Amino acid sequence: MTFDEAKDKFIHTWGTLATQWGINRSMAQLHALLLIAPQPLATEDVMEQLQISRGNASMNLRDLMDWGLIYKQLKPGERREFFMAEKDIWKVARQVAKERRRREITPVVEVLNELKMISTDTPEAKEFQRVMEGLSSVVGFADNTLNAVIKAEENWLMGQFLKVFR
Amino acid sequence: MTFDEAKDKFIHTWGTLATQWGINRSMAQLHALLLIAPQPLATEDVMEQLQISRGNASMNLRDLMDWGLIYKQLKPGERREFFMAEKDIWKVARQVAKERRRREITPVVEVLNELKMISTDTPEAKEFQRVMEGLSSVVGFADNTLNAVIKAEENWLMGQFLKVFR
DNA sequence: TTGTGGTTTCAAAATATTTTGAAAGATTTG
DNA sequence: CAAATCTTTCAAAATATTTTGAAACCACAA
Repeated sequence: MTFDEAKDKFIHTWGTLATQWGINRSMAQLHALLLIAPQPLATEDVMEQLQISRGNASMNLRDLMDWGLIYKQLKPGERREFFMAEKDIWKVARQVAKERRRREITPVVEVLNELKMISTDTPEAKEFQRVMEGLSSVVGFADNTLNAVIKAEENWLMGQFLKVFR
Repeated sequence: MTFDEAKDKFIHTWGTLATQWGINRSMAQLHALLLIAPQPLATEDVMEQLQISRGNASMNLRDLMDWGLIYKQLKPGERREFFMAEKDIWKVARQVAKERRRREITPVVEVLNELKMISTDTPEAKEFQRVMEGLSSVVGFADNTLNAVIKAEENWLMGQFLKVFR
């Protein structure tokens, strides 16, 4: 496989995976492209390489910045803006974990806590409460796992631990 | 909050969360409904309660069975099929972990391994390989975590461990 | 101030996904 | 076997999401 083939395959694969995770293809491909770019790229570059429109590029670059996954870079003497991805992949993972926790886990925890407190006078209500409690524990686990990623500066301890379960 | 309000809120919340995870709303709501139903439900019941069409119900019930999250139940003397959800939430979590691992992680691991082996004669290629290696380790972590969930019959050990990171 | 080179916005178009519902397919019963 | 009852399928309709591209905007230089 040539380097260009590998590059295409990576960008494509990353885009496909992302859609299964509720992230749109352009954003994922943009991220993939910047991840493997040795130099910061200008908007024109990414439009060119991914064959997407200016608006699309602009919006998704902004979203990626909101996620803390890429940065703007200004080159002295250059008017245009350049973009570079955060290359420390564990930092990327922490960032994603942090955002997903904030956007998805936290609100659900709140709703579950609210719903757990319903009175249990009928069989339906009793069942309902049981399910809510079970879900709380699973969501709590997910929350802890994300926190582990977020907090872990070094990951060897976690690595060691997880071997236990293999 | 009355029980009915709580029920609606749960079904609605679950549906919203699911879409962020690439699962469609009907499927999520069906699952939510069956999770909190004390008795198995017939197709008509779910159509009625969620206000969805027969075809929609049929397809998504089938998908939920493929995921191993619900079961068909035959009642003696009844011609129709009834559906009940797996109520052991940790079993549900294990099932979801298993499926997502199979459908998402495993293929990516394979692609990454393939892409890691590219020759590193240019700076671009060198950078590319670095990124692939980093991603491999992150994806490997995700894989291990899912495995931990899949393998863990009891979760106290994991619970204890994860406290370390709090 | 105006012109130039860039970025952002957003309504409309394109595309993708989900849902519907009617027809075809099963399976049980008389 | 035919009728009754229920399930599945799938093309078309509805809906939701993504992408486009032209206009508005912005910052700087002349």
